[in-house]
Amino acid sequence: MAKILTGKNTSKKEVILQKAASLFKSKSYSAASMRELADIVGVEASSLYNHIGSKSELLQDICFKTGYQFLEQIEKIKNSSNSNVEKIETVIRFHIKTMAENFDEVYVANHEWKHLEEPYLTDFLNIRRNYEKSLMSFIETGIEEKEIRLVNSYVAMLTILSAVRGLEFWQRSKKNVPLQVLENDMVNQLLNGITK
Amino acid sequence: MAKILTGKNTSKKEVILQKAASLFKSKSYSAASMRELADIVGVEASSLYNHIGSKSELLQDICFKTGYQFLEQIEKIKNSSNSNVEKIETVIRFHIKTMAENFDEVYVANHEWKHLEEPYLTDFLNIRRNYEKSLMSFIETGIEEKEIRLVNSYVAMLTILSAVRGLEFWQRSKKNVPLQVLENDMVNQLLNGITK
DNA sequence: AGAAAAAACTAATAAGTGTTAGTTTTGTAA
DNA sequence: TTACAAAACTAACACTTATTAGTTTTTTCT
Repeated sequence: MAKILTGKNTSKKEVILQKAASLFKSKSYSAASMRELADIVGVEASSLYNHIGSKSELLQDICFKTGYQFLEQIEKIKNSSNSNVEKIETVIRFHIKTMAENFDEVYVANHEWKHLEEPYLTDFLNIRRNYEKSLMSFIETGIEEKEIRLVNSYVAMLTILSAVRGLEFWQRSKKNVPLQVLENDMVNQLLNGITK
Repeated sequence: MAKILTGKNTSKKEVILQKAASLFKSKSYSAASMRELADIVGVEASSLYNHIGSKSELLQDICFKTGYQFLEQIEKIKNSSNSNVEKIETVIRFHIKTMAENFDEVYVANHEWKHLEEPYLTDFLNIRRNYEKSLMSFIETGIEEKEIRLVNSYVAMLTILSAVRGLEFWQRSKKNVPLQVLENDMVNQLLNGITK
């Protein structure tokens, strides 16, 4: 018994999950093979199965870990006493921070979820729909309370979430644009626009 | 000789391309098989090769057709005599319109380009970088000419392009949110924000 | 050291991959 | 009708896929 630890404090399964996320990100889930993953982990493909159930289980783990992470956070924000605009701002900042810290996993959850099998696919989409609803309710309450102009809350939610998702393209130019500038500018543009 | 026409005015190659775009969109390039595509076209897999060169050529055709379409449009906008803010607005509206009209192809170009082989991958990324540069220059000139607040032009460009790309999620709720509302609201939010 | 469990290995399976060769059918033009 | 080309077909090739079975090595605990 006794989980073998690779590295500091991470089980071998966690190592595999992390490398899988990185591989799925760069090659996409379907184009990534278990042999390739095994190579990266430094083991034969069949040995992976001592630690994981299947390839699709890897995808499930990545997607749901990320999904619940976001869902949990938005519940916290919901119960805070901030104004609605502040709640939206917090959502945007959390997205950017989480994306910067867990890039591979967030990327995979955003892009490869469609390869989930049922019932996981449905479950995942429900999580996402839930999350979207929460953000929309911030916008709608904000309109009611005169913090926000009268806009279509669905479009505003879509615009915000799409914009933050776009951070995946930022990766490359980390040096040129510091995270703080990106975060502040994006929040500002989404809430206040860019015109004078 | 004599191109056999399927449908009205479309060659068989065009039919294949269109169905390939739809298939690549829903299953992703790697997970889509030529036998599957053949089924949809109504033919045996090997027969496809009377009309196309290879699977990867299909992806190339889709990506570059879309890429040049956007590049061409932004060149036109560049040469117009509109203000910079108007130019940006035109870009956003063109994105939304093109996305609504050619959804499959735009989606594939946005998501599956990474499966392009060299030298096409490099070429495609150059097209995209070019496009991004043009949009950035609208923003920068807009700042110089006091139309636009002092923002980081890279972040603003990223925010705009990411937001419009997010239209892929809109598809489903076409009925609830008409295209005009979406277009106007998105332009408005990206340029003027949503706060009061 | 000896026992037990964990995790690695080799080898194989059955199914699926893009693509080609060779052949037959279909459609067009003389 | 005869000729020719376009486009369909069947069959096969050479690989790659995820995964399992069975075995051996490594690690851990007593």
